[in-house]
Amino acid sequence: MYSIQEVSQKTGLTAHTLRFYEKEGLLGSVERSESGFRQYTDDDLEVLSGICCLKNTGMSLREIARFLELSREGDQTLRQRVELLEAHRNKVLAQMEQMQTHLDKVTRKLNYYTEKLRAYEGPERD
Amino acid sequence: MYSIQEVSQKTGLTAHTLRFYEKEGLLGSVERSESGFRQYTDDDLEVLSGICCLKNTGMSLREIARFLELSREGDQTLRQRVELLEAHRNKVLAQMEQMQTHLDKVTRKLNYYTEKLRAYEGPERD
DNA sequence: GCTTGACTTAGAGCGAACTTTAAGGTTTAG
DNA sequence: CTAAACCTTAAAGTTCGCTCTAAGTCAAGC
Repeated sequence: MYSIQEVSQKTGLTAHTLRFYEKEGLLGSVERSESGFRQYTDDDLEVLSGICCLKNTGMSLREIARFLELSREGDQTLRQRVELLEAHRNKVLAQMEQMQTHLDKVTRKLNYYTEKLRAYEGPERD
Repeated sequence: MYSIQEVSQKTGLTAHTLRFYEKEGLLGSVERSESGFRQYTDDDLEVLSGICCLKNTGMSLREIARFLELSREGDQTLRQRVELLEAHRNKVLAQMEQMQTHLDKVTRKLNYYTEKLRAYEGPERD
């Protein structure tokens, strides 16, 4: 059982963010102490790690919430989850390809400017 | 000379967005007809294409505005612009590497689920 | 027992990048 | 001449993902 501060340190998310995620339905219900303090379990930590993993690849909190909702429904949603993950993965792959294309453009732009800079600064060396 | 609608079609940006970009200082000042309508030049289109290029690699509008401001100042800012673009390019490259790492995690997650799905659905085939 | 600091809530605020609205002027086809 | 389509502005609204505030409760050290 971990306090919100401990979980904050373990996950790198602020306590504010952890409460926010819970409010948004990403964590189901977190256990509470007698006095109402949140008590995170190792399972919660696992889920949080999954959240970060999906978030880091650009999945929206809404989609993550949907995915975790399905997880809580048990094994009969496995197929849906696999499909969701596959769709997400393909989206990310496509995005990365796009990104590469755009980056190539930036690189060409950069080369153009570098050349122009040489032409501009070069004469001073004479 | 192009109307805002024509430019919207050519760039894929809405007329609203084009006005918004101008207001945010991304386009300097666009020429106007007698009656006050915007008249975009081919130069403007070039600049817009550059904006999209930078935006597509995740540069913020603020940074793009800064870059274009430097462009308008002429050749003495070439070095600064090259440095800006290089910094941006490195940031994007780092991001893409990060993305790949995170995506690998998603892929492993997906494989795990696919396996679990096979185990869950498999028995039904017997 | 009291202070300090961590916890609780609901709700307001923020920055980015638009997007929409309101209220009006212009152009053009019939 | 008028209606429809397109233009203008300033400013308010939206979505996302937090982030912060206020006002109060609880726990631990001295």
